[in-house]
Amino acid sequence: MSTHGHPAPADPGRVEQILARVREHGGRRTPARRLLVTVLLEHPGHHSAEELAAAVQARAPDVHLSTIYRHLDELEQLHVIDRTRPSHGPATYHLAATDHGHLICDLCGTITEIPASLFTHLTHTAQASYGFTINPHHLTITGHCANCQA
Amino acid sequence: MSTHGHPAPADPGRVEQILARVREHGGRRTPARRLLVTVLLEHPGHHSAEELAAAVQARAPDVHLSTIYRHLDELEQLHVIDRTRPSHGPATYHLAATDHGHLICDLCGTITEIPASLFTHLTHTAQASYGFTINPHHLTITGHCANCQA
DNA sequence: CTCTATGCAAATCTTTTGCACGAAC
DNA sequence: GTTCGTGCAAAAGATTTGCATAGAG
Repeated sequence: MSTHGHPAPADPGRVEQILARVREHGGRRTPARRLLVTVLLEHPGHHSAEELAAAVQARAPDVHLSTIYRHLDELEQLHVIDRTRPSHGPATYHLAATDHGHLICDLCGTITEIPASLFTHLTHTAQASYGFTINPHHLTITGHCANCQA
Repeated sequence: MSTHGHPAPADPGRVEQILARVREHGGRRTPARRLLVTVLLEHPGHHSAEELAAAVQARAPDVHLSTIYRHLDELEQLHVIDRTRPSHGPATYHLAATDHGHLICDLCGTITEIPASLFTHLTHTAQASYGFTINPHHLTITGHCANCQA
């Protein structure tokens, strides 16, 4: 159900940069926050709150799932991460790095990222015709992926 | 949170047509099914299972919410209705009449429908570049609506 | 010292499921 | 008569919240 299961090194500078952004909005630098951000950087894919909690708990077993939820909400508000809701199962979260959309397979749940360039026309038209500003970090489209064409 | 709160007359012919489709797939013509389909035709907008249940129960108080969920699943499988999951709150359902996408406002929850023509390019590219078949009945895009640009 | 963060437990909200009885075919 | 539909209750899954205490600034 999740993409990119394998860890990648987390740039410590970027971790602190994100924590600074949290700091500006009244949040403190706590171990739990730092660990969650680190885990998000290490696992670039789409992961549920529970999966992220497990990764955090591998290093700090006492961090509670509710703390993870609180920080995920916070990071979403700051546009550090995006939340995606598949048609079945829990919401998934991932870093809002570059502008992109999501293709979610209704059958196997796989999430494929597509570049922003594919939907610039749509973005402009929505603005022009409906006054609607598309959130480029949160474009989600469902259907059937290549593997599941059966 | 819902669109189109006001009833419209439900074409009895269309109700029976949909029930016939259910019949073909092994489903029986029951009062609960007929009422739910009628309510869906009368309320063209996007509504939660609970809202639909309330509308059905206004005429048949004994119809249980779990029955509504069962029939909504069934109607979704038959592509009679679509299900949309806002980032917060319950799923909403609506008739899958014409091909269209959805613009969901992250701030006020309003759902605006947009014609399929706006995303044909996207549909083709997803197919060509990723082998991904977009479900044209289920295209959902989030952002900020005209009213909430503040 | 003051205010935020956290763990924990419990509540909440949404949706699903098991079962026994009633209804459709 | 056989199979499907339904109400009810209960479970399950995901997320949120209240509260007392520990920790950051």
